[in-house]
Amino acid sequence: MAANKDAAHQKPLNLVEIAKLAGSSKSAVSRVIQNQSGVAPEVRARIQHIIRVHHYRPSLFGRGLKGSRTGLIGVLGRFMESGFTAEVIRGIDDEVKKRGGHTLVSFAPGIEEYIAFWRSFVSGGQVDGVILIAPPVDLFNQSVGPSDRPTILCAAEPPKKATSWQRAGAVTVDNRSAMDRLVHHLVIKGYKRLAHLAGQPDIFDTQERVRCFEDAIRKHPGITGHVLQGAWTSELAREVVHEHLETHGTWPDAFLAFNDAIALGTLQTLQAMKIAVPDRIGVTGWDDIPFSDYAGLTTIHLPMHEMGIKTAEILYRLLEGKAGDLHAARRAKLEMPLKARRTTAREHS
Amino acid sequence: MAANKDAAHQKPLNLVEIAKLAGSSKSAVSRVIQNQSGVAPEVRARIQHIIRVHHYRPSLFGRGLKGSRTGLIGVLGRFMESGFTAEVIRGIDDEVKKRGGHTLVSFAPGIEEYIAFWRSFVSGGQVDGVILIAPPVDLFNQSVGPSDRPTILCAAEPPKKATSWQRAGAVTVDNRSAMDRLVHHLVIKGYKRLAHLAGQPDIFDTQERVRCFEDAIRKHPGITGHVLQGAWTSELAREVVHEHLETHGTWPDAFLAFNDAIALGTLQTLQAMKIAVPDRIGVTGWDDIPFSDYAGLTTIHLPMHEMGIKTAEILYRLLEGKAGDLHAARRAKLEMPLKARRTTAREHS
DNA sequence: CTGAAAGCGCTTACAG
DNA sequence: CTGAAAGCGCTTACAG
Repeated sequence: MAANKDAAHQKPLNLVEIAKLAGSSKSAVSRVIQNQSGVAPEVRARIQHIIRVHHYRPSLFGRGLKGSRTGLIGVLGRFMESGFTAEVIRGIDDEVKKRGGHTLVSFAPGIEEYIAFWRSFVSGGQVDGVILIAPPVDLFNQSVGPSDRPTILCAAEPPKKATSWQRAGAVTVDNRSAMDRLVHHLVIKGYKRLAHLAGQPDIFDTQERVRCFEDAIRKHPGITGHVLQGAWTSELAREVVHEHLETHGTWPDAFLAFNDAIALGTLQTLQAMKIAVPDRIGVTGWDDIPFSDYAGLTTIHLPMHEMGIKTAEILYRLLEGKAGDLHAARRAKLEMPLKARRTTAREHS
Repeated sequence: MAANKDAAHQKPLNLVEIAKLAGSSKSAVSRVIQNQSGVAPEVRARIQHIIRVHHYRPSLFGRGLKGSRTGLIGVLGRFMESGFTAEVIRGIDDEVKKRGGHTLVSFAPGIEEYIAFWRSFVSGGQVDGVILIAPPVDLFNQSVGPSDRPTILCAAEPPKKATSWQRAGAVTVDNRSAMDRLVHHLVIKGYKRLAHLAGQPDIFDTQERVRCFEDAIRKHPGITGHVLQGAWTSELAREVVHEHLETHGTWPDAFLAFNDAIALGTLQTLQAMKIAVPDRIGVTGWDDIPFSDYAGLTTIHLPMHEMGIKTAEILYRLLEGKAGDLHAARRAKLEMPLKARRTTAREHS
């Protein structure tokens, strides 16, 4: 009685104490925690009971020090601006929590810094695995070592030539089919001169969507396509679009933006220039952020939260050795539906 | 030569190896790392050089195990939806990185879960300190133990009666002056019957803004104020506002929303009901998310990124024992400017 | 100023 | 199935 101090503020128990309480040894407790065989059923039950009663959780540090699993998942992002990274992280954390782990996040906007962080994550022995959100493509010039912790890419796929990266996991979206859907929609609506506002240049999705855009244009005779670089943010888009319209005689009749933020910047410029949307010029985004619904922006729905979950799932699959050599087990590609709204809702012309 | 394998994939060095290379002892290296006195200048320089050359970084786990500083900062959020949490986290991480630490983030939407996570953070010995972003106010019914790791509140302030919480750090925003500014602006614009759409009920800012709103109304004779509950998300706002206007004979002539998302939902409803903004009804938000500029929404600018930085700064101040007993050293309150835009831009009526 | 030694809480061969 | 023992990489009294 007297010895039982305020329960909330006691120092947490450790392995030895649990073992003592269960009348067993450290080794047995350790085996039970890790769900390993080699413990008599009654002993196991007794230990599990004690663990539950005392809310015992093995120390991160004792574990980490032995070089085995630490329960820490490293997540590396570049920006928080678009909401993409934020939602993906929430998805990852949902899955990591389920497995009793912790999410270590960091942000590194610059390429050098990004790669340095990845290196230290992957070879530092602090995390079980690392998830890279929309990494700079230059990353693939680095090589992955055989003893490196597993890396999963979210929204990127390593190029074929990057051989050391082939064993990495990757969750991507089906840019090709979404782009086809989007271009087809615009064509149906009677738009004929499409301009694609490309995203940040060193991002996988940017590069892939440019390729898919050009391929899609080729499939539609009579439709022209044009890629505009340099408009990767809302602000830049305002400038680039303004300048383009000011200096070009022939206007595009639809702007197909890399993401919703860019599309919204474009809409602002068109509004300021009193150019009718969707009649004179149509506008599409990509992502389907909450405000796109409000703005009536036609866009492609990107399942960010689901991407996060999927990415973490694949990481755990690799950690548990369940992926084997199957390439398919380490890759996932998600579909993205089209959301047709006001900014392309013109009558066929 | 032959022994020098591919540098990128080597196992990282440890303390002993650094000591050997520097021709010194573990103890000396440890002291240098921690910037402690008791090392001869030349020895210190030699060690620092070796550390730099080999990019040595002390292991998180070795450190953590000794029960001293781990370099890990725990961050607990509830949702990512509004962009608030995301931006705050980025600010925190910026500051944590500066100090060579790592940010451990987790999300717990439910109250029980939130408190359980906080408890395990604060007494588990895994993190040096914890930052709680917009915690549920029920948290203050819990008591903070003297041996608990320091907790810093971001966007919350403990009530006076919660004595054990008085030593906690807190970064808040000046809701009172911002609310005064906002109400004054509306009054100047000729709005007379204000309705405040309150936020999620168990949040400090929600409760404080309701109080400030009511106080502000009292200062303006002839102006009436009314608090509408239940509209904490964009979707809910659409329903609540619609229902309110349908069932009430006397309409408010301005909706003052808890945040921009709520304000945008309100704008959608007004638009759908063909009610003229800002002439018939004015609308204001709070946060100044990027989209509000586009939407022409009058709002209060909340410095989210700065809040994150400030919160981490205070945490480090406590960790370094620099706060002493000064209450002021553990508290910060940030100002929020008014952004007057189209949704209240009516001529004086 | 210096360094040998103990110990933090685990995991993992190893011997019984 | 069981448990004693070594060791992971640090920090911190402690003695010199």
